[in-house]
Amino acid sequence: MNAAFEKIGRNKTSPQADSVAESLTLAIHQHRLAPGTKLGEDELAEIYGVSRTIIRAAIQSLAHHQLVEVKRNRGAFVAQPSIREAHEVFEARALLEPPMARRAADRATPQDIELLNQHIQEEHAALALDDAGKALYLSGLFHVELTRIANHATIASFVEALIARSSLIIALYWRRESALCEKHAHHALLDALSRGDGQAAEELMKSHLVDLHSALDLRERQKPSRSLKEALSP
Amino acid sequence: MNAAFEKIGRNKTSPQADSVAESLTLAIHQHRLAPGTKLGEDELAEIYGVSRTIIRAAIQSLAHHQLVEVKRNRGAFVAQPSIREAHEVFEARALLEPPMARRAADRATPQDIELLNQHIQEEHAALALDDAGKALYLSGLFHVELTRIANHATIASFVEALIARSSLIIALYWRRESALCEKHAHHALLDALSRGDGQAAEELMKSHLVDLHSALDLRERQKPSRSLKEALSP
DNA sequence: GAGCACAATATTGTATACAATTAATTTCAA
DNA sequence: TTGAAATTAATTGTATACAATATTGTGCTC
Repeated sequence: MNAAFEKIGRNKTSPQADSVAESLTLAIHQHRLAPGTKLGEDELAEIYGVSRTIIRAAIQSLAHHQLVEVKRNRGAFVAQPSIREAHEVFEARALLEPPMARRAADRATPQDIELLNQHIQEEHAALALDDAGKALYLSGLFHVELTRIANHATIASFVEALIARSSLIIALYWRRESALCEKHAHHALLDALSRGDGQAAEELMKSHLVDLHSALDLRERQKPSRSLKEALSP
Repeated sequence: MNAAFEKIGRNKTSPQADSVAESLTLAIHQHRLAPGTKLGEDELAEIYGVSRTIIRAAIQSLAHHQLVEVKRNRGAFVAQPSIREAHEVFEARALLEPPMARRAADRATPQDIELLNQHIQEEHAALALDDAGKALYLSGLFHVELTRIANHATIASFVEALIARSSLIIALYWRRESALCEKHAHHALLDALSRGDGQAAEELMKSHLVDLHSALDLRERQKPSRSLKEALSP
């Protein structure tokens, strides 16, 4: 079930590299790897018990998804999406996901509905345990699964990449005050899907994404993870 | 000017690997590398005068863009998008490019207009010389430049990947009969952009993409590149 | 003691050697 | 001659060794 992410869009060149990339992606999703964290090659090689060759392949994969930023001769760091990028990601999602929700509503089988229902249950359980990281991860997974039901691999891989980046954006810009908007959105979407109401699903997804976007604090400010020069000079 | 492609979305880990990837991408765009062509690592390493390490990095990059397909322990091959994938690519473009055209119309500077104009000139020149490969390449470049003007890096990288795949799709499924629809589409788009008419640009792009999509022969059939077993057994 | 140059260290970039897997060829038997 | 099995060849997958670069630490000079 953990392998749900990254099945789409990962090119299975090397099972080992894929495994490492998946593990790192999961860690980023669950906010265990904070934005800006350095990912040293030797360190990772030791942790995963593979050579740097494998690590480099995995990092290149993550870099392509823009989950890490590779600086030449400096190393790889967990990405820190800018405010600009945050807007872009949610604008892109607003273009892609609503049509996918409509398609999903047209195609969803009872098994699909059941799968999504389980996801919502787990999400609520995680929220009840105050495990915000896991809840957020599952919340993203809901969107990924929904896109998968839409059965459009090309757009699905885009959406998956966007949701992964969203996880980083949320880590940086989420404001805790607005945690309640999530409460019913996914449930309403699932309801529309089970009714096969594509129009409703599309509209619900659209407003859901607007809610998410506006639940971010994207005002310009000095981010704490900025360069030390900027942070300490004045 | 050849480097126009792949500046977006390529993660500059290694200049050499980037250079190789760019060269291969260009070759695919210009239909010098046909779908299905095997890309042997040693062969490429010799051609470019670098080690297989570099080649593998470049191939992984292309694989991520789905320009090549990597088969485990078999090697990399120039991708052969299926009919299904062809539909998906143009559906995705239909979702992303019209809004980008609108944005571009709102933001285009006189310099941008001039740049696009030059592209159209080159495209016409290539057509006049019957260099269909180059014309198609420049045609794709027009879309890339337009998206770049829209100043939305996230969607631009998606569009760029889609256009690259479109080049393969056109190589496989283009029907020569319908070559004229291209004639005025880009010019009309440029006109809308120069007027700053976002609404018109969006509509023009929408219908242009529909035209392109319908200029493909996407009927199911036995492709000649199928396995011999399938082709000759019945 | 402050500032700069130089050296030492650590980390990434690249090439190559070796292992593993797959495809092709040959050989042998029916 | 056909078929299959085994061996050989070729290609990819992985690890490691070496080279290049950036950072850090040290010592010298002013």
